[in-house]
Amino acid sequence: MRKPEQCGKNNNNKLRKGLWSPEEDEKLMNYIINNGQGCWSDVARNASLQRCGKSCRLRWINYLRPDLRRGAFSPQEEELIIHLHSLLGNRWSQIAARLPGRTDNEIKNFWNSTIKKRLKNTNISTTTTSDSPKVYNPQSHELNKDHNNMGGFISTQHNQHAGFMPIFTSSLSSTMQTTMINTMNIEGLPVLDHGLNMQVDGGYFNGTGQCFEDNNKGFYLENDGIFGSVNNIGIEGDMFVPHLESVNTINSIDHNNHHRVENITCKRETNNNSTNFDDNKRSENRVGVGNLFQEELTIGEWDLEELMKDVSYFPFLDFS
DNA sequence: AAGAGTGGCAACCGCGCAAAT
DNA sequence: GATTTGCGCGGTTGCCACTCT
Repeated sequence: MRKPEQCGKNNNNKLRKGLWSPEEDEKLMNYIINNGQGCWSDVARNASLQRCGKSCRLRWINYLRPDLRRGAFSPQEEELIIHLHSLLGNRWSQIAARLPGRTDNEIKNFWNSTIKKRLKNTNISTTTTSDSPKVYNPQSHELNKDHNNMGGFISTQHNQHAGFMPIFTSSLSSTMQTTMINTMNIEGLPVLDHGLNMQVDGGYFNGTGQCFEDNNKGFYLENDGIFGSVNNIGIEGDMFVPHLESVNTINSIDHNNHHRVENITCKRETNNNSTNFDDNKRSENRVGVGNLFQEELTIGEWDLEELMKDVSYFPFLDFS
């Protein structure tokens, strides 16, 4: 077994600990901007920082990263966190992956300091155990045990085909609909399919990307800012959820907040079905994940809790 | 005004995992 | 195959600012 990195316990105790000074921040920032991240222990050494690599990494990820979103959590983000936590438990990094600009540490702190207490005070029960993920029902604010209503989603005849996500009933607020839309769009879960052009007031780019084709311009991530509007998501059937890794391929942002996606690759890890997202392959993405949608499933058969038991359907969810 | 209590947040710690050697 | 290295994660700690008494 390796020895854990001993921050501050080696190098004759020369390594600094504790709060970062503005000078240290500047050094680290300048170094990474000029040289990229690379190996963190090299970063610490080459940037002339008396810090361990681990500390540098943490500082960068939680504070210096330019794509970080500062400020208080919005109510929508809070809803999303609560819902994701009900699904994922204390997997803060996975939750953070669905909240662009937020760090796992930030979400964890927010949960422990604010949400936990609020839920306790309002007597809302959520699961915190990762080994038994349950469904959070926003309508009742209770864990949903009804297998037939998809954990707050009401199924309709309209979507009883493979690959369909249930349509929301009007009883849900648009905010909640938005939240639910996006939390359901986490990678590997079924996404909207043919004939379901959605228009929601107050969309949210969930970090996994809602990609659509803009004629010959290629594929874009629609992101009008957090909880901006997402209109007419995609051409029929073109909505898909790329692997989270793909999000990292976004390498430029234009002034319309349309994020160009370069060389997006959709990986289907569970079945080794690595899929380049081109016209020839798009039908595969529509088909679904693994074998889940290769058969005609009715909504009644699409039992979320049941699906959760089989992690093979959810390549991004690790309930082991 | 001052001390105690509390909350929020940044950072550290220890562990597990995967890749490299 | 064993060991080393580096990274990432979740849990925890400690500092600081604010509020309360």
